[in-house]
Amino acid sequence: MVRRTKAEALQTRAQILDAAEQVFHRKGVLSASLKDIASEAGVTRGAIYWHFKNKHDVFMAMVDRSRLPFDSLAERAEDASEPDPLGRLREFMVFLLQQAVCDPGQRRLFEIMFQKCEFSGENADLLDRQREACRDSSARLARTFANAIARGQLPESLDTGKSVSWLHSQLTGVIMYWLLDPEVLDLERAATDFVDTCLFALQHAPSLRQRPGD
Amino acid sequence: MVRRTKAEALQTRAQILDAAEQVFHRKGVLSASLKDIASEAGVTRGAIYWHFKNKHDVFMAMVDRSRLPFDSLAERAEDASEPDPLGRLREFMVFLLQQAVCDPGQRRLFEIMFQKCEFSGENADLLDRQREACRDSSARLARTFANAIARGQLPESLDTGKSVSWLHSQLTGVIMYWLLDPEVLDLERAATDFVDTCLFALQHAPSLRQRPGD
DNA sequence: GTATATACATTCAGTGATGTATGTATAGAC
DNA sequence: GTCTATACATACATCACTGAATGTATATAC
Repeated sequence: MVRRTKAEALQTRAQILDAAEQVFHRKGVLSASLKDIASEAGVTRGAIYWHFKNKHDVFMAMVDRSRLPFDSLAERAEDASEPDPLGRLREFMVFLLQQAVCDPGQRRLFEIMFQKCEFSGENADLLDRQREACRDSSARLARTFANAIARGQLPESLDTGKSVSWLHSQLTGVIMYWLLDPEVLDLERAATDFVDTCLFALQHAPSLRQRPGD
Repeated sequence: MVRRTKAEALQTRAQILDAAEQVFHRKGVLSASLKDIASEAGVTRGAIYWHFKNKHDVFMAMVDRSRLPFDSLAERAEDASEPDPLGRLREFMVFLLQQAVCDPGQRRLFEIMFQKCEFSGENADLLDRQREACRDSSARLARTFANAIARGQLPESLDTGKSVSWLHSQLTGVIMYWLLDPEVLDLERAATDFVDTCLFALQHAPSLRQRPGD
């Protein structure tokens, strides 16, 4: 019972990635063995070595597969013709937080990246990629801010760089904090208030304005 | 050349923990072997097994050793007789952030916990301990807020629980964000502005007030 | 001054994981 | 209808790490 059809092979590959996600989440990326993943997927290690080079390759494929569906929303916020960029940004941030709560796959991914992964050795380049992704979205945020300023939704004197860093750290912080102790924070309900607090600070906090010394 | 004096033995133990910190930081907690740590410390694995049960024990000892010097500052902020609790809180937060930048040991510790550690298997209880520590400091924050409200430094209608979660997630977020990409954010300079933005939101953001529905 | 516990170093067997090599049955090309 | 590349399963050699066992020289208790 070997030599499946092409479609079946693709499904096997997907099964392996699904299994990897589960096992990585349960045991941690480094502690998980290919044997664990194989038995979770209902195949042997041979199948994994056929589709992937090694565990790191599996891990990378698993991460890449989950290219977030956030892009469309984020893109609308940085569109210069959008009349309400701040509203789109708000939508996007709320969606991101609630997705972390409601989508188990998304949550698992966050937990793997934040709690079940050592960024060392081969995995170190993952940190580089995260850094890049972070800079990309920072650039987007900056464009969105520029639009919002042009539309009068944010003050002209806003220190964009500082604000981008600030807002970005907010989001990662909330997610991390909630992942550590989901009991103490009903993130799904609190999401809008969190986001509104961020936006309020952007609009009104003098410490996010440009300083003469800068 | 064995059987050192008691004092020398204690120093050997400290050397091992120092070495562990370096190696954990360089290779990750799980990827580091006791052989690595031993050679970094200039001893053999035998010495490590004399002082510790296993690698996990070494790791725990290393974490425990760095019981932060933040307590005194935090305690003053939650002292009811302190006339300026918000000022003390501000001091504390700025100190925490600048410590992360300026104290290499502190930074290494943060990087190990955030980027070089898998919280799975034996290390899972470390997550529990972090959760507890987090709840402890949340309780402190809540008391500090109560003092600040009593002194008129924060609005009476402040939703304390929500605010504690919010402020806490800020701090972890900023540190994480900075650790990921220290180039884009001069945290030492930006620390006060970040903290001031947080405090501004606490004082003025309507989304952190109690809502009729709650 | 002797005995014993201490503070390590050295050695060894066992374990689990990895990567590769090989086996094999079938899908699909011709 | 044959042939070959495919999609795995199985078997094997290797290796690093662990933990424990043992060796040993010296502080220190007495």
